[in-house]
Amino acid sequence: MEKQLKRMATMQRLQTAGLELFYQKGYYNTSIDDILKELSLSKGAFYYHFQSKEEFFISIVQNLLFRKIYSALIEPIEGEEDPLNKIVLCFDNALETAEHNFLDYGFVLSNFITEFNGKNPDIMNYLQDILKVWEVNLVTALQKGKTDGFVSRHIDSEAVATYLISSYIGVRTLMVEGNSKILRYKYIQQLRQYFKSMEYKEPA
Amino acid sequence: MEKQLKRMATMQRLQTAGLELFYQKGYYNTSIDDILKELSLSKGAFYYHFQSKEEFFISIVQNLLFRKIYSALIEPIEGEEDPLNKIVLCFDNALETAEHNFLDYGFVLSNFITEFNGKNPDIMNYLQDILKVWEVNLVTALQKGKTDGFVSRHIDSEAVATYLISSYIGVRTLMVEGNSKILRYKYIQQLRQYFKSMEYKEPA
DNA sequence: GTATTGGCCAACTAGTTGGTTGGTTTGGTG
DNA sequence: CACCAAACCAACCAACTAGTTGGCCAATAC
Repeated sequence: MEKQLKRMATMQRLQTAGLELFYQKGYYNTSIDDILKELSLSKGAFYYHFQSKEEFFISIVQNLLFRKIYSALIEPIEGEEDPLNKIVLCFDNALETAEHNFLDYGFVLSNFITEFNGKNPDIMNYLQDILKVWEVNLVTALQKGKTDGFVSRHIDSEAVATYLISSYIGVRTLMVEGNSKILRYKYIQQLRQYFKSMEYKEPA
Repeated sequence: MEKQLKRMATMQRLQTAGLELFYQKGYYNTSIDDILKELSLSKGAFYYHFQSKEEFFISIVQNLLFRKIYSALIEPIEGEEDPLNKIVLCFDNALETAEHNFLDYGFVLSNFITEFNGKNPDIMNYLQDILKVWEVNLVTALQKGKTDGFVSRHIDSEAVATYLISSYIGVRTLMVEGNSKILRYKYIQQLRQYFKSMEYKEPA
């Protein structure tokens, strides 16, 4: 019993430290030794729990990253009425997290997509699956908004979802500079402006 | 005389091949040997012309990348009337380039920003300078559009510029998947939608 | 109490990296 | 022709990389 617990604990410590370093320094630029140094563990420990660096990373993506993105960017919108306002709030929250230099997992995802693009198709698939779930959820929320009378019926939900994810990923890329507070303000302001044209208007 | 030419030629060959590989595989994941192999040159040749890998990269950013971005994304908008339409056309052109798998330098820039963020502040400055020039140019174009009667006076030009760059960088990040044609279509469609609200309207 | 085994360590291998160095070729000059 | 320096090459170095191996210790099983 105690062994089981220890196993889980070590694996999770490795994954947590791994995600942090992979995000900060990039996957290829982070050595397994870097992660092990952080936790005062040895190579043997690592290769006892994981088959390879790649398999280790994939386990992080599926266990840690996916869950975090789901709870931060997908779940808060799911099933809610008035999706447009909800999306603005949700994005604003996520950007505030980023502003305080905590891990914003939406950005972590786009970072990894950039890094692995054209280099590791296997890992790319896992990353893109998360994007897909995010996109599908946005589309569903927008469509539900139409039937609930919050969103104008003439909009192309898929195109809007794509545009939303694009702008979010983009602004997070820009926020690395430091003046992230003003960037967030500008972004949310323009997001509202963009949404104005697609709010449902009471027919005359 | 001929030596001068040869020097320039070799340096430029190195820079061109370097940019290509750094973009494809990332800076840290591309060795100098990779570049030299491509050109059948030796390490001695490289270190004769450049002091270090880093100085080499900075020379690429300033000589190649900046010029390319300027001519593709900045110059076409500069001084033109009707900036909103011009921006849509310009972005569409750049995305079409990307769609055919040629180098889209706007994306190359955001790739590098992602890679060097938090790792090399020196290089980050050079990259962010290019972003600044892009942003300032967009703001200027939008302001000119106001005085020329093409753009509504109530918009926040800086916020719009930020939002434009964000969405462009973001959609390019998403376009790595492969279905870039439909992404580009969706993106341009939503860009037009976004711009609709800020076109100048003849006062009643 | 003893055998087993899960969890881990220290030391290793084979390969790669950025950068150096001593020497060779080549074009230009007096 | 002799000479020089620019342009380049080949071999090397120290540091680092992912992954392997043999062994050790503590918790569990019998």
